[in-house]
Amino acid sequence: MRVSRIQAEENRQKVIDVASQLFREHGFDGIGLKDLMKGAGLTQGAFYKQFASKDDLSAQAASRALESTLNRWKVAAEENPQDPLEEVLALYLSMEHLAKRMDGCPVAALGSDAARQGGGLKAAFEAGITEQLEMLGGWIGDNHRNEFSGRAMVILSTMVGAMILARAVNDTELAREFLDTAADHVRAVVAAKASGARRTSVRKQRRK
Amino acid sequence: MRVSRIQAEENRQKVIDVASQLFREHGFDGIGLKDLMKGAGLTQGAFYKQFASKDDLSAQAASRALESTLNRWKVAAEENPQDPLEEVLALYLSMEHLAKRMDGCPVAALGSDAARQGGGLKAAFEAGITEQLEMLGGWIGDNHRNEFSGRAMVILSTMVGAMILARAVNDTELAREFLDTAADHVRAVVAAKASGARRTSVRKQRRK
DNA sequence: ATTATCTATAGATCTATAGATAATGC
DNA sequence: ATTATCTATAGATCTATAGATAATGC
Repeated sequence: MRVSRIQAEENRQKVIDVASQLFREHGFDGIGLKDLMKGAGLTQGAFYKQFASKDDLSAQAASRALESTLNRWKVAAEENPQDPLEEVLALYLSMEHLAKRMDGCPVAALGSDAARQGGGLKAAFEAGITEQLEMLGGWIGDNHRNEFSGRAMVILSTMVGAMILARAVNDTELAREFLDTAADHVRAVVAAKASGARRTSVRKQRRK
Repeated sequence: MRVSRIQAEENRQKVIDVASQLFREHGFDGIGLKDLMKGAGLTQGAFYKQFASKDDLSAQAASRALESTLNRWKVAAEENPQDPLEEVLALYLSMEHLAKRMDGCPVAALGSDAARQGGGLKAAFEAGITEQLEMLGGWIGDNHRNEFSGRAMVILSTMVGAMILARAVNDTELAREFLDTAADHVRAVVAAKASGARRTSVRKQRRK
């Protein structure tokens, strides 16, 4: 029953990938180890050779989910180097993203849950979120060595909040309007840049 | 062991109140019926005479939490009728609100969870969220008979997103900056009103 | 007589561990 | 000899139900 080290590592990666999707779909408390391992084609007994605990997997899966989302942002940005933010707004604030929670942004899918988890998981979220801020800040020309862009923080807050609100209601039309008004607003915020609005910024913490 | 009808109704209300707090603290899947009933001074066996299922209680508790939050907004608004939004911004985008999830806004505490729940719970959220939109719209002078204010939607999205992001990270200073930049931004959005920004609005759905 | 709450329990599921198995890696 | 995975299980907990109890409400 033993497999090669290479296969074992592939299995481990598969578990993390599957967990990153199933946690986004069902929440950290909404799916058990048995089903997570089954999703990777393994049984529950193999779990503890690969991970220290469910919390350990949660943190690694969150990290993987954020990494995957940042990659999608990068790919979308490369499609339109003139206006990368517009690509990400169209991707993020869409009804497709609303419907596909499993492959979508983990901050929107698990943000409220993260507040209830331990420091390890929050560290994974923090790392992903600061990368999102740097990416957004770069696109709007707000990046500086020791500060996060205040506008990037506002843009991310608006995007995350709009998606969570849109998903929390039954009314599809209301949901769509949360997404559309958020996108229009972000465009307006960025367009207003040239008109010399007060720049806010935040000193970066614990940067490598 | 039987109690009077009045006492039974008081018990039922107490269970809803306690659940509205404990769900915000631990999530819908993070606390069981035994502990919920214990919080109200009862045993688990009494639950099904009062509620049809855990989902039933979840929806009622969410409704109660939203009602309670809207009441806090109203009380804060009355303290400063000249600028009610400023009172709510100070209340909502504060480190005190961040720390007291149990008594805070259920959209921030349970927004991501709501997406995974049934239509009954989402209906409770939708009703509370539309009331929040009407309140915000009224304060910024944007209320109309058949539309929600687009700016109210953006303001709510920004508030909710900022709080969820702030709670998802370990770094207290970063958290504070999410809240502060959001508050400053909302103030700027409202101040820009006079300067004739394009008004967006959304037709109200299924209004009574 | 009715019924709100209690204790007790069914049956499922949860996280985590133990020991067996069978293939790898030396 | 080591070890990745398997089956099996411990012990706790989950939602929901059943039947007993004791007070209310008629």
